[in-house]
Amino acid sequence: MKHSKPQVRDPDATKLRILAAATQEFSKFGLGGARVDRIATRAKSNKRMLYHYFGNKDDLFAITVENAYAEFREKEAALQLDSLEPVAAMRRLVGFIWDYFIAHPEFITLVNSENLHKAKHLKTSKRNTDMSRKFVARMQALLSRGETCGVFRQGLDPVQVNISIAAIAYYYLTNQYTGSIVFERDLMTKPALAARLTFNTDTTLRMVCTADEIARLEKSGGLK
Amino acid sequence: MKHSKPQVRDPDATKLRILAAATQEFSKFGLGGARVDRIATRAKSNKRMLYHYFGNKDDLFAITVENAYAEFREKEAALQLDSLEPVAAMRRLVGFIWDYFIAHPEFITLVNSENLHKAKHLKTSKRNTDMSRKFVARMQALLSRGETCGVFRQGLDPVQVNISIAAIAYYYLTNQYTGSIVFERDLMTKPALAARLTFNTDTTLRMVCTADEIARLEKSGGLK
DNA sequence: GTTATAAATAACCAAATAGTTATTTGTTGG
DNA sequence: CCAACAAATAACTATTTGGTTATTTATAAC
Repeated sequence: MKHSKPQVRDPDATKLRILAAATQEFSKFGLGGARVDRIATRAKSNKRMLYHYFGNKDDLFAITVENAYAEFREKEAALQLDSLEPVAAMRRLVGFIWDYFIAHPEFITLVNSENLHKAKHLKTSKRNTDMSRKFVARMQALLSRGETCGVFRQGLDPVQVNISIAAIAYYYLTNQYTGSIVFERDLMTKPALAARLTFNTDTTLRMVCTADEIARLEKSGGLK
Repeated sequence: MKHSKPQVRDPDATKLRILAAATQEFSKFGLGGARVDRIATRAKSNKRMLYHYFGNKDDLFAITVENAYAEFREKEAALQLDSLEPVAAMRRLVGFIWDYFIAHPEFITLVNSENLHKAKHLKTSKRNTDMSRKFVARMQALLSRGETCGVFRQGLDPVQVNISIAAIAYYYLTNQYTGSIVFERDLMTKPALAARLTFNTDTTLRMVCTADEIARLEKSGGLK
């Protein structure tokens, strides 16, 4: 007698389901807390397939992290910031990062886990190197444009700026639980999130703009 | 025949050794990756004592996190910021946070772990509530003082400011490994750390100061 | 159709893990 | 001095865990 559900064979789909399940599991429990059995079950597959396609737990984690970075960089590149004037581009970038982190909380926890392990999984990723260079070049170009037309300050380090923009979004969200306790305020209500985005956009502009540009923005209501 | 090393009995010292070992283990591997056996061994004690004094792994983690917060808040309170004029106090606060995070990397990773677990261990800590309220009040007082004497902008939200100051230090350090790969630059050399502190102090002052105060600071070399 | 290939499943295993039990040995109050 | 207590240790256990072996079964090329 045949089983009611004959097994369908689709290696690509299986691989994707395992990767998706791994992303959820690793982001929820970290590398150490994640369980290979749970990943296999959640993927509606089994351990043998997981090991067949991905090698072992560490390799699967490496691919998961690399994949998470790739999706983030890809969407950021699609913003077409070079078609906007510098201040508008900066606003858009800050808004994008904020929205992305909220829509993809797993990205943040995966990055945290990878750093707990001293980025040993990302170290060997050629794919990541390529993406990163383009990403840094984009910020470089944006700052240069702003400097040339006099709205951004001179001599800004794109690395410091990049890190700071990510930081004020990332920290708020990754530490939302301890934060909500320490400040005795729910940091994740809709109005709280909206207020934070406004604050972050303003902080970023105050960080990169010239005094003249800040004065102009304050006057026109472009800064709260 | 007696053993060469007769056991000495010192419950308080044993407790402290276990707590110190737990701090190291949890901060290095996270709650899920930490091993109770390693903690006991590193503490030069044994599992039975660990369970006797701390209950179980989760309870030990809770006490470890609470303790880490307590040490941080205690040192911050000792800064006596109210004896400095607002801008100097803000500089000192930014510098303190930076130095503390560098000297105590375990604090950052413990907070990350606690947030991965949605702060369930800190939730019930009365001790933490008390500390947090005083901590928020201190920032409140500092911002009020600066606002009164015209150097800080009006209507700043102490919670947003607090989070942002911590963020630009915390993110740089917690993501130092992925950061050093993405930016192809060692973010942890002495000059890199010094440059980041300068950048963070400046960013903080640009965030909280009035336009007039920023102009004054730029003129006098108080901002780079 | 037949056959080689690889996708899928389940049962298995040795090592590791959180938590306990049984026992020994200092310490202290009367 | 000694009894009661508590600190310390080691050996143990039930369960979980990452990883494997053995087997079945769908698929595609010929």
